[in-house]
Amino acid sequence: MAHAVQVFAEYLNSKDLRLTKERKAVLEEVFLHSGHLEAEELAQDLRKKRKSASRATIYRTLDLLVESGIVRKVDLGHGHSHYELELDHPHHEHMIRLKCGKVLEFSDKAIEKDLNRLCKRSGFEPSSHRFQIFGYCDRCKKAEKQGDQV
Amino acid sequence: MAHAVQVFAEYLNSKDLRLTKERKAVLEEVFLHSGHLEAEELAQDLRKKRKSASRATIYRTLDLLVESGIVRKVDLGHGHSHYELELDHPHHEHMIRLKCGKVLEFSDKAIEKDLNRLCKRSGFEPSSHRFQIFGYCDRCKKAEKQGDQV
DNA sequence: ATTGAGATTGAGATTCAGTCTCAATCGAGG
DNA sequence: CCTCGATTGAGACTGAATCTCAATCTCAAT
Repeated sequence: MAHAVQVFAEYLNSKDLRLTKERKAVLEEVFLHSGHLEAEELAQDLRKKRKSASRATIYRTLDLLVESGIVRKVDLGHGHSHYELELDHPHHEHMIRLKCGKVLEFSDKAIEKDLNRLCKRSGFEPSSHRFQIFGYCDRCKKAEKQGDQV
Repeated sequence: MAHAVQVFAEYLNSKDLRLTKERKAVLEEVFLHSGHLEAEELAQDLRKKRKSASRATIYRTLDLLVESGIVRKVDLGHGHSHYELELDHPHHEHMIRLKCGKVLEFSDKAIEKDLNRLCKRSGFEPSSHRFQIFGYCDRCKKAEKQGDQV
């Protein structure tokens, strides 16, 4: 966290921008959510703490956090963006549970290799990729059979 | 095409729905676009041919086409949906060129295997997945260097 | 302390894709 | 030709995200 604040401060500085209390509050809030969070969630939680920032500021700050490499914008197939920490949290893929909504992270050397092989073969220079698997975990499967909610 | 019309007619029939001229027009238009198309494009092209259908009808029909297995809804990272033919067009992944916008399709046995292995290992039952690689093709890379448009 | 340039903010308007509503219309079967 | 459910389209609506712009803040130079 302290590290992230410093990284952010430096990034802002390099762009002649300021580390305002709103920006700091957004960064802190991102840290409190361990997993993947949505802008709207963040707004609500800030509001609860009377540290609210406007929607515009939240989106603007999230963009800055992405640019500075602290936060990653991810698509979990919900039609809007989620954000997750990027610092000390290397690239990975997502398994998305369709019933309970939980998201599992994974990464796999074999897949990375396949990817590079494929790109080389077709003369394509990859700059980023995403791999998402949608499905059901054991518990969800059971619940599914019983028609339960999880 | 003839095949698709029949598949669609049968699907509609099974649901006590009708193959109206609007629905037929949408299906035909999907066939004319060989690649990936957006709802808005489709609307425009229909309008040009004086075969227009309202936005509501277009979206409703695309949903029906997806349900009947004729069309697949795909996410190419543009923040809105694209559609592609599914009939006689097996599952594949997408390489998306960030400069010229073209989309390359590929599929790979090794990746499928990795996926199954990973899912098995974590007790996850996959129902669908998507794998997207964003990057630059050879031509785009060159143009990039020269600061040209492609 | 004062000032001014530029950064920052927030309220609200706007955009954009997609969905919903509902009254008018269509069409197949009796 | 009537009826009833399916269908359509205009336009209202939604939700995420962006934009606008006037008011405010901050820092550095006076």
